[in-house]
Amino acid sequence: MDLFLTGSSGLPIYRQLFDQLCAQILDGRLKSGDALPPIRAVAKELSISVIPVKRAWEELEAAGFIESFVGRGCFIAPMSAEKLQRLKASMAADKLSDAAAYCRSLGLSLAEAERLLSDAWASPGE
Amino acid sequence: MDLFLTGSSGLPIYRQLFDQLCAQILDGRLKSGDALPPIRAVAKELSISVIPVKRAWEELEAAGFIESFVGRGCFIAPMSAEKLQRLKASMAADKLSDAAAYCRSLGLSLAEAERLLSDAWASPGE
Amino acid sequence: MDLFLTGSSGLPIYRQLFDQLCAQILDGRLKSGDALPPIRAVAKELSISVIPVKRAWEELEAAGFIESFVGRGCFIAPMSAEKLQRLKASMAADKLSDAAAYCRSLGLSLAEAERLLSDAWASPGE
Amino acid sequence: MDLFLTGSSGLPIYRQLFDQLCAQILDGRLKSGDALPPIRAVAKELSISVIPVKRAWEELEAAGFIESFVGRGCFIAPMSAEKLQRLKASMAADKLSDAAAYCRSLGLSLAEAERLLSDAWASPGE
DNA sequence: GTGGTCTAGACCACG
DNA sequence: GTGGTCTAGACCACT
Repeated sequence: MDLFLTGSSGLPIYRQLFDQLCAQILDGRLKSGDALPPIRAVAKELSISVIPVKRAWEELEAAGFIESFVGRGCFIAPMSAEKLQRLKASMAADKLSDAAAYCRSLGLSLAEAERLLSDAWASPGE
Repeated sequence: MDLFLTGSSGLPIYRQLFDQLCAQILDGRLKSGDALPPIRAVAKELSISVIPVKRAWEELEAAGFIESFVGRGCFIAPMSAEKLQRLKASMAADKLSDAAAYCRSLGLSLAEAERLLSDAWASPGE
Repeated sequence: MDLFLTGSSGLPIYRQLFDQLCAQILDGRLKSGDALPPIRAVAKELSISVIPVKRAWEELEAAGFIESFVGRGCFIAPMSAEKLQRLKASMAADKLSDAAAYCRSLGLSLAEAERLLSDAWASPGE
Repeated sequence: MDLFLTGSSGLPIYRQLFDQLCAQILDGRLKSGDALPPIRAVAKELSISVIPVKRAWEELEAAGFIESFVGRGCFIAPMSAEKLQRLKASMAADKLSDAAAYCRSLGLSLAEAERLLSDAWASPGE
């Protein structure tokens, strides 16, 4: 459970946790069936209240990433490799679709957008 | 003045107004020298208080998109075609850069991202 | 805001509130654009904490029934009469679909299920 | 013993087991006199503790669906075909009665509800 | 004033 | 032990 919090992002705690768990599931660090640590343990480890942890877990469950069982704990949801792949593609597609819509609304052409994308790819973090 | 508010974005009202005005200036619906409606009229039309409208106008002025003259109203700031073009490209680049970073973090290749982008371009609003 | 709580149903408070608001929107007692009372006022009126009220409102927003604006309040979401009608039909269809699946799994015929349905219709609360 | 657990229903484990056994008895997959697997085997297969399995078995016995004999195991209780039929009808009637009440509260007519029911019957799992 | 987030506790049913 | 719900406060940005 590699989790950390930063105050500089401006994102609420529960969102940071959601994003990190989400990333760890999508990139395979967490696999189907893996047990998550109890929310109280996570809260204690991060020195925060259980509320933001619980909220992050809730949203992960609503998104189909995890399953929770009262009295038993929370587990990474069963997911086939193809479904995982499809999920990754669809989340990336969502992001790119937003950006595409914005670029179109600005009157850019697809070619221009593609050039900007490959530029951004070449120089990340710029 | 095509303006609307939505609760689903989670963005504060002043930000939604800022974004929409910004987009209308960048895509040419609003041109240099065009007059903006009085903030009270906008507030009335949207059934909100003048506070968020005023704040949006202030931030647009701080960003150099509009100019305000006490007693005369607010106007789209003069901007050369090249500057407008550069602004558009830089804002589009920001969006695409975000999306690119996300896709990279998911392990996608540039080619895959470009395919998703052109797919999104072909079927907008999907 | 005709809301009440009962301990005898076994349902959590937030669920009772959700169901009641939902019903009032679907049957027209609450109309598009209507403002909801502040969550703190509802909590006070019902002598409960704001937590369950907020949760009910959150789920109503997630379901598309209401929209919330920070600093401004919550409002019944804009919804055309047809959309409302479609929503009602789809919620009823969900319930009936569950029941249908259950009856099928028990080996009942459609005719038998329809007879049971009309029996239940004739003698409600039995 | 086709048993599975899901976190998405929100139902406690013992309830899910109870419901599934119940359904298998009512639809004939399990017949009077059939032996149930030992609770420890079920617990192991599902990777859970024996506690919820034991509780499910207890409630099935209390409901008259199974009989347990210390040292010999548990068996589906003898039940006449008519009694089974009556049970099925009454459980189906309960489900349909719930759905009927909900549809009525939404202002639907019986005819509309019957149409939705037959639609759901025609396209299950949709 | 509003809703959004969070703290620091509590009690409950479930395992 | 676990997660689910709730209380009674708090601070924040926004209106």
